[in-house]
Amino acid sequence: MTDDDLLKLDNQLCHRFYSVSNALTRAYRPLLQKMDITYPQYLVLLALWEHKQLTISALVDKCRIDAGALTLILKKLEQKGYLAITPSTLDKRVKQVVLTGKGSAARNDAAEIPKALLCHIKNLSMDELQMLTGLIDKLYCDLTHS
Amino acid sequence: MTDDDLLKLDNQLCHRFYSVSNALTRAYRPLLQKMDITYPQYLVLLALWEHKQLTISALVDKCRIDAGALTLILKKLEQKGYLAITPSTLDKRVKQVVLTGKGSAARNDAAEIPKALLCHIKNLSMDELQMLTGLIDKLYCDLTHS
DNA sequence: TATATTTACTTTGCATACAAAATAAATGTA
DNA sequence: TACATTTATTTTGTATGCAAAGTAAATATA
Repeated sequence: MTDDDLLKLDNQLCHRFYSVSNALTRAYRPLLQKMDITYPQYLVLLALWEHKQLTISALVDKCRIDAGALTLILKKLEQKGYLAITPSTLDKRVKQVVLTGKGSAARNDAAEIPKALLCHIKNLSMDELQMLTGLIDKLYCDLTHS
Repeated sequence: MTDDDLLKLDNQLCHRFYSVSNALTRAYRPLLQKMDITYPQYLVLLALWEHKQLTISALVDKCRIDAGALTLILKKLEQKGYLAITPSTLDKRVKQVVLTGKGSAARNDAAEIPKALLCHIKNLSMDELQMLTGLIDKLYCDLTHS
């Protein structure tokens, strides 16, 4: 590719991720409306449905959400009654995040969400989706380990 | 996949895009610092380096930036001296966006940016990058045409 | 044990992303 | 031509994403 081509908008890998990431978040919005949560808030619930109890720094690692942003996101989810945040007794710096009854129960409603989203994706075969997944993971490694 | 698997964080395609999109934006930040611009501001400049003059709605289409956000982004770029915004004479609703001398000249500095970013990506061959590009484009079509 | 350093988390300030409402100009229609 | 509708852009309010500074508690070191 020439210098000229390298600067074309259509050749920017990042622009593709930017567009699709935003489009995906928009696609999730109506699905999450019933639960009255946003997409990052959904990520937190996904992590907690898998692990029951996590510290804030564990949530940062798993959800890849900025720690500063996460503070607010957790406050929202607490206000909405999905989870509780309690200081650890052993180490008072650490806070434990646990689901409430409402938070655990929401998992049943959420079961439909991934299926509904897959309905949007008709152009890609399962093989292609897997390939896509693998390639993105490789890229993520490159971006974070250098 | 079982219902259980579908709700695992690691199986969320959207989380992958979320993570990589944010990681890419972070990777661009130091490269854009010399020009004192953000990643969305860079997208606008890329579009203008290709087309010299665009209306705001054309920029919305090409950059896939929300119109409301774009208003602010353009104001920043205007304040920094990269472009000028002028109402059309034919249709007073429409505004034309054009590069200033500084804006056009910045293209030379920018030529290094795509190369620097490609240096981060060592795990992916050119073939894999092309495959990734194609798959993402398919996905984007699915998400926007339904 | 007093001090320095590290760790976990929060706060702050700035820049989007986005839906929805608002504004103004152009266009369509009766 | 008066009125309704459409179009282009801006404004508003809420929710992040992120770097950097701040806070408090635990740990390391002299």
